[in-house]
Amino acid sequence: MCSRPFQREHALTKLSPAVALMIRKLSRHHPLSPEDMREINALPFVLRQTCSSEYLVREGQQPIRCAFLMEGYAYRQKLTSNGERQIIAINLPGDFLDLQNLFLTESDHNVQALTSGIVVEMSLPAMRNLAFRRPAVGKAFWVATLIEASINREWLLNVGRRPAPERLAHLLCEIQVRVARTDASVAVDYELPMTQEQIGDALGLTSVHVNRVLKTLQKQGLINRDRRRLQVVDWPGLRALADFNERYLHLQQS
Amino acid sequence: MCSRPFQREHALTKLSPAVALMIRKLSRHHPLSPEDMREINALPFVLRQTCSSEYLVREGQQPIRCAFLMEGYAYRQKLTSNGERQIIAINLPGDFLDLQNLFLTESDHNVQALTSGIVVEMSLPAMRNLAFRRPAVGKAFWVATLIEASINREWLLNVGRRPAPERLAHLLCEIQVRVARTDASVAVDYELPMTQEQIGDALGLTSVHVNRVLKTLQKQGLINRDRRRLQVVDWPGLRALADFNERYLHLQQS
DNA sequence: CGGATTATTGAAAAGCCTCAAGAGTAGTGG
DNA sequence: CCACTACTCTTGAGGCTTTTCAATAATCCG
Repeated sequence: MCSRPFQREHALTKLSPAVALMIRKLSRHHPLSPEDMREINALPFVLRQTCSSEYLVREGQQPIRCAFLMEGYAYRQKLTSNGERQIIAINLPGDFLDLQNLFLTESDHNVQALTSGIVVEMSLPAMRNLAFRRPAVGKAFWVATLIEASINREWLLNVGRRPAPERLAHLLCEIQVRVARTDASVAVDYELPMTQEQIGDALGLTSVHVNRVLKTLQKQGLINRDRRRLQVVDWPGLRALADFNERYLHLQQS
Repeated sequence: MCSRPFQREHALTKLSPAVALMIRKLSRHHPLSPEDMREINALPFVLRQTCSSEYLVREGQQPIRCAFLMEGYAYRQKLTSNGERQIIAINLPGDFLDLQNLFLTESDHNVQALTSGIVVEMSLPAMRNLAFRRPAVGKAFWVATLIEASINREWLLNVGRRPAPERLAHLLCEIQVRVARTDASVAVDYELPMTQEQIGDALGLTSVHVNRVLKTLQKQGLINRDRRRLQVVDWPGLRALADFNERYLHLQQS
């Protein structure tokens, strides 16, 4: 049921919430003119409901569609041949899921839905075209991929060089900041819809160790937990432990 | 002496080796027309000799120039606040060093010369401009950054999920393939101009452990070493150990 | 040649993992 | 609404990989 498109909208309709979110997001990356926005709105698209853990992009696939995440969370992921998984990135509503493939012929990683949600699917060739017909839109796309690449670099530093407690604290800081940015209602208390195994896969740790470290952070009075709900009790403390510096998020451009 | 430009060339000169390399590289990313090439050749640039370990880009800096690596190796790097270093990427001749900053206002990582070499420095605004005036060139730039991002994702998998011997073997495979691609004279025997500490920083390991694992790989008959010279003795074996699959290098586009 | 960096080796410790079992939680169908 | 099942979380014990510390040997460079 998840994979059936349930709504189709066209150019002349008034701005749908999906397009509104996309335009809001892109214009934070780069200023857009009314004409740019009109062209974005003119892109044919399909809204689709997604199930939790559904594959949205598969490694090796030839990219045809470009998905934009409207509701729910997703993550990028790669597997070793003996089945170990590394989560490469977390995507929030307002993120494009396929800009990595905009000019590559083959996808090099998987994208999976973390929760159920809604994606907007557009034609990749149409977006390629738009990226050069409307340079401002192209620059906004470009900025989006550059910011994701920057986050990737920080993750590599995190996984390669920080011990487990710092590493986990850093992930929690990043998600806190990024979630708060898309959803102003979030202050210090937010839902982290990841299992401890998924957290481990994002950090290069086992779920068992994540469990122990989470408990340690809680004992230190940095966070509180209730199921998947996470509350940052001591933001300066968590930040300091994590050695967190939001420069890499390029917030003024996102 | 390193940082003094030693040559300046202009539009109407015949193709310099620097521009020739750049055009060769870009046209593997995306086909270029003669007009595209003419415009690339018209970009004003400065050739500059670099010293080993010289900083080419600094985190926090506002990017102004865009450097293209013509000779020698470089690496991208980030530091934690207590001085631990993670090497994020290795750059070979033919790589652009600042495309990450093409549309961002602040650099989020450092780039350092690994060996002495030569960089071509161009104006970043001129390149931004060219990227949209000549779409084919823009696509080629874009592909270059996408491939670097893909390599980054593989590194995250490598560092997060593979044990030290596999991890080191994977790095050796990647460098072998990439070096052989820029320099056909390289078969199985190549110079790896990294100290064991730098290898460790690229892999999230200590130099001591890199030393021990290198010795193990040698004992297993996978590689041979003489100083910094590295010879792959058993390529299929090394590849198998590393779980190496070159898909992520997007070779047909690089 | 001399000084600095890099490589090598050993011993001990730390951090994280594996294995395993039990408790909690969520979703499903009767 | 309850019971059943499948996940997910939690905890302990023991082991393995990797690190730390330290000292010596080799190499590079001016």
